[in-house]
Amino acid sequence: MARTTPQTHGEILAAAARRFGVTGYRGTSLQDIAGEVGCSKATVLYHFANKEAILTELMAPAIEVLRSLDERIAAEPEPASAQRVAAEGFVDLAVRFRAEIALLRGEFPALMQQPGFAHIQQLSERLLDALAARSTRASARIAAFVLLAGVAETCGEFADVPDEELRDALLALLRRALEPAD
Amino acid sequence: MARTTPQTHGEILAAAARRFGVTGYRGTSLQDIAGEVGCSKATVLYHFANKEAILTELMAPAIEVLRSLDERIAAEPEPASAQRVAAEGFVDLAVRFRAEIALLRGEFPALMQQPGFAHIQQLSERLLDALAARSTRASARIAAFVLLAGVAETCGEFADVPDEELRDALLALLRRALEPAD
DNA sequence: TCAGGTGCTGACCGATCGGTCAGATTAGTG
DNA sequence: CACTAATCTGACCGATCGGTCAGCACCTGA
Repeated sequence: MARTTPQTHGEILAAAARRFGVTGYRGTSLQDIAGEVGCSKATVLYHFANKEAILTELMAPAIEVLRSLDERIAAEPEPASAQRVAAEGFVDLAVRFRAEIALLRGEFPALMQQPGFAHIQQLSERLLDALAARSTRASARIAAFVLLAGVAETCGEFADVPDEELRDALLALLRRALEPAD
Repeated sequence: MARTTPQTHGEILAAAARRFGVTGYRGTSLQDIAGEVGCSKATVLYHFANKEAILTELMAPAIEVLRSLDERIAAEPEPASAQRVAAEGFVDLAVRFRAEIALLRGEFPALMQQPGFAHIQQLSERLLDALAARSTRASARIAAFVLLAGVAETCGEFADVPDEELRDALLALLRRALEPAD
């Protein structure tokens, strides 16, 4: 029905984002997405090579920002300054892409083990290292992990809180919660 | 093979815990569990009504402790003392049952929407409220959410850190990270 | 007018899921 | 021995999954 024109690609992407946000990646079937768009499942797979390709395209901008943050962190010589850059950069990223992060809905660990997402695992580990001020103390790494996982899990909730207020709250939390460099 | 005797029930439970811990609840099939035990899938379903029943029995002790913590929190008249009881109780619970919590592997949100786990959602919300020192300020609730989700996500990792060290690190983090009562 | 490309679809595929069921095997009891 | 009840299993079920494919309708340009 209705001449859809080639904007279908974008419609599928938007519909997938909506569905992933509600039922998660694994919990959303291609049929679900097709139903939301109003096309057939075959049409979805005409525009995207497979299901993972939809998620990849959806997450691409956020991943690119994460990658550039990783570079900025690596360029910092001092643990203390790297920690600051990591905290500010991560909170900024989490707030800016909170919709995208939310749609992972806790499936982050499972997705990381999948090929094509393996390099993100490395980025996360380096981010963790920077947040722990490159310390090997267990307490420092534990605190960094709690905050990393917690912020990622949180930013999707509180959809009613404006970006700036959310960013300020998260940044204030990280500042008082992270252990300072040795 | 091998006369298994009625200890099979416990073996299935242990195997399920191991598998859930690796691939998560949804990512583990009854066939996987049966394979780990060395019995047939039908045997698993002879000992348990269905897949959810395995998870329920596995989580029962942790849920019972959470329920009793909820009562202790509710009995505290002051927000400040309720916050302290909530923080200490939650960290203690997270560390004691870290294996059980780990096997949820971020599927917590999805599981909560399932009947039979709905009441845990309420317990979590009341715990969040106490950690936020019953404040309605967005920053307080955001901090409480980050720490709640973060600790839950964290305690499964760091399996090599002893209970006491993990508990001390988490408690110290919560003490400096939570906003004090108004 | 017609050939060819684009967008799209219904029908279908093999795999896997949770779950059922009739029946085989075993252990205990009289 | 016979009988019963508990334990266990292979075969099977319907549903759903991601993905494939031949072909239909439409548009465009030669």
